[in-house]
Amino acid sequence: MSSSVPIGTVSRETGIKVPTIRYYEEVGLLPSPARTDSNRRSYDAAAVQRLRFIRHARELGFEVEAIRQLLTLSDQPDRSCAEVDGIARSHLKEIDEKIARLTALRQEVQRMVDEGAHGRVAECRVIEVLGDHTACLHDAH
Amino acid sequence: MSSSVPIGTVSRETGIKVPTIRYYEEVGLLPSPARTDSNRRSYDAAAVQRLRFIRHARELGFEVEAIRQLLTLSDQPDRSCAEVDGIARSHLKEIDEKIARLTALRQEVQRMVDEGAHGRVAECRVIEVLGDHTACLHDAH
DNA sequence: CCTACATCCTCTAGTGACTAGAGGATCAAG
DNA sequence: CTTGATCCTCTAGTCACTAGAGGATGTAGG
Repeated sequence: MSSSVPIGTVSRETGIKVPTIRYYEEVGLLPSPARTDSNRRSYDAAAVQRLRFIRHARELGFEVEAIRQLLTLSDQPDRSCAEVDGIARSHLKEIDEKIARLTALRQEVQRMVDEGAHGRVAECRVIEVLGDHTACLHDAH
Repeated sequence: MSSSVPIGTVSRETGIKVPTIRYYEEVGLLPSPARTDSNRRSYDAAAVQRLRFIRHARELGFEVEAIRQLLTLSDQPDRSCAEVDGIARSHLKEIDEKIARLTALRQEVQRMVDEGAHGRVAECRVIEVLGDHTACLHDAH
């Protein structure tokens, strides 16, 4: 079966560069994989999926520490409720804020595309839309 | 009027550290502000708003080059339609993908909070939800 | 079996985007 | 007119990668 692939294949499948995969192992985001007789890393499907998760989470602006916590949720689903709940809730808040800001930005960029199609971009308010509209998300609560 | 504040005040108002503000100036995200007689930077309201935009955009995972482009949209609203439209559209796509992934992640983390409240977190699928569900967003044109 | 070339290994160093600190000038309060 | 906060520039450190040197191992063709 192919549930034991070398690092290059994993790199191609996930879009994460080889040295970066080794880096994630070094900093503890990815468990050290099994090694072949000749000391080469060999990954299973779970590792590939974990890497894909890490990549998307990074692209969404979560920092490594936040990803570590989200992965902890996943690694220990039978963990004490309070702890998991706390971590999950705080990230839920972070995620909601990100979605709200992105939605605001999306709307404004969409407006520009629409107006641009009609011949002229009257005014651009991308700055305003993230600049203060969403600032209240921080203070509100 | 207060439309001329020093860097420390701007830092407090935006939550961006003083050296970072100077860094943004250095790399051209923020125009060099006016200086006082004693060579100190003095910022107007527009600069503060621009910095807030930069901060939020960074938190959302946009890299400096993307932010530079979005700021360009804002700086030159009467620019040639095609160019603005192209930049805007490509970012619209990027934004939509981010929103889709965040929404998927949000749903899963919410589920964990809900189940956690009921006493047990059966399984955690945060990895799966970003790991491949959204992978098709990449390929699906 | 042997060459050739890709892929792997470790290790060191470089990049992008900050962030902290040294050393010194300037301002505002008492 | 001193004291403490804030500013200046400049250099160096951090985080999260990313590239490259130098060498071992694997796979395919002759």
